[in-house]
Amino acid sequence: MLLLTRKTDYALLALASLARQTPAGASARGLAERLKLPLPVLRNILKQLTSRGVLKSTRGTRGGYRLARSPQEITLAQLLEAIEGPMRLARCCSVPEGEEEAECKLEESCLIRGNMRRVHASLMQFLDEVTLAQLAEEDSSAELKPGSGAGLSPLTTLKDRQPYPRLAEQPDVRDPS
Amino acid sequence: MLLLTRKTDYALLALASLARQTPAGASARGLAERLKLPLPVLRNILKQLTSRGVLKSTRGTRGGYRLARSPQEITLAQLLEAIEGPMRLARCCSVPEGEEEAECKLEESCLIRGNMRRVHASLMQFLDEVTLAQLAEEDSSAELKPGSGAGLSPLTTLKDRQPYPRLAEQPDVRDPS
DNA sequence: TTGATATAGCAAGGGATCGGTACTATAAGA
DNA sequence: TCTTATAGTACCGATCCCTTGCTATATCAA
Repeated sequence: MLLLTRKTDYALLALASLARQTPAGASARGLAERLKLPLPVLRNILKQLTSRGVLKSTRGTRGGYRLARSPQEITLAQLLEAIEGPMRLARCCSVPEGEEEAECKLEESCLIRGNMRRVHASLMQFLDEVTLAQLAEEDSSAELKPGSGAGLSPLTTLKDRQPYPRLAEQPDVRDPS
Repeated sequence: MLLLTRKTDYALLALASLARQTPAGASARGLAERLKLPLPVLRNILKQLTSRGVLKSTRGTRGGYRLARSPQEITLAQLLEAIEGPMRLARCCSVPEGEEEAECKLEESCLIRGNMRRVHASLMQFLDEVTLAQLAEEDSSAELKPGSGAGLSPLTTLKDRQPYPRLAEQPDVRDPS
């Protein structure tokens, strides 16, 4: 199974490129050429990201796109939601109120809904801790040689991050007072 | 975006049901009736899970399916791979050697491949720490009231789990000597 | 031996979604 | 006024998901 669509791939690439040259911007054409992405597709993606508030655009001769916030303030969770829509693990994990869980007919008979939601929440928290700045970081590590066994050396800025919360420590608003 | 397909939903439900009655098994028909799932679909899923080694089957009058291992030994990562195939975040995250990354044409020009793989590895580790036993646990927590703000109370057995490793502490074989 | 039960394996079709393209309108600057 | 560049919308083709159906095989019981 492939989690990210091609659209998301392109978007993340474009965003990483923009993040590296913050606060300067770039035009759709410029990005497409630099990243070797098909221009028409990239255009649609940039437009969408703009309408979702991730990018800001300027029209005209010297126009282009730039990040709406700093790369440190943009998380992977936000980006995925902006590109692919509200994210959920299963049908019963819908966050939006209102409809809540109209999609799953099992409801009361579902054995795993509660636990599913915990996994979902934990996953979202994970994605919310990865920032665009981290994704855009220069990759100083060596190439991944297939068969070398090693690989995936740590990202420097990631060293400062807190460990992920356990599933047991879910986001509970303990103190709403 | 919806991460799990309906097929996976059904599979997890069936597996949770089987986990609760381990080591006894159940027939496809029995499961379908109890879980209110469409029988033909469930049949295909159970067959697939059997061929991938997650379930064991017995034919004949008193036959049926049962878990091939104990629920504690089956992880969410294993299940997702069994149902949806090898999992990867993006096209450049393919684990299988051989082809490696033939799918992504950007390769050398890709800005985020290295970091993408780190996120992928971290995600896989997360999924590998959730067991079927946890998913199948009785849900003792209260219903999630929309608007209550709180929710997602901890699962008991999850309390014992180790915190997730940081991205910075990736599985690196630091000492290949 | 026969019949009922239940899984195994294949094959196929309808429908939804994704990936990509095209066209027109609008805005900014030279 | 001309050029550059984004905004918005609509459309088509390909792919994949979901579901169903059929036949073969294995086991148990009468």
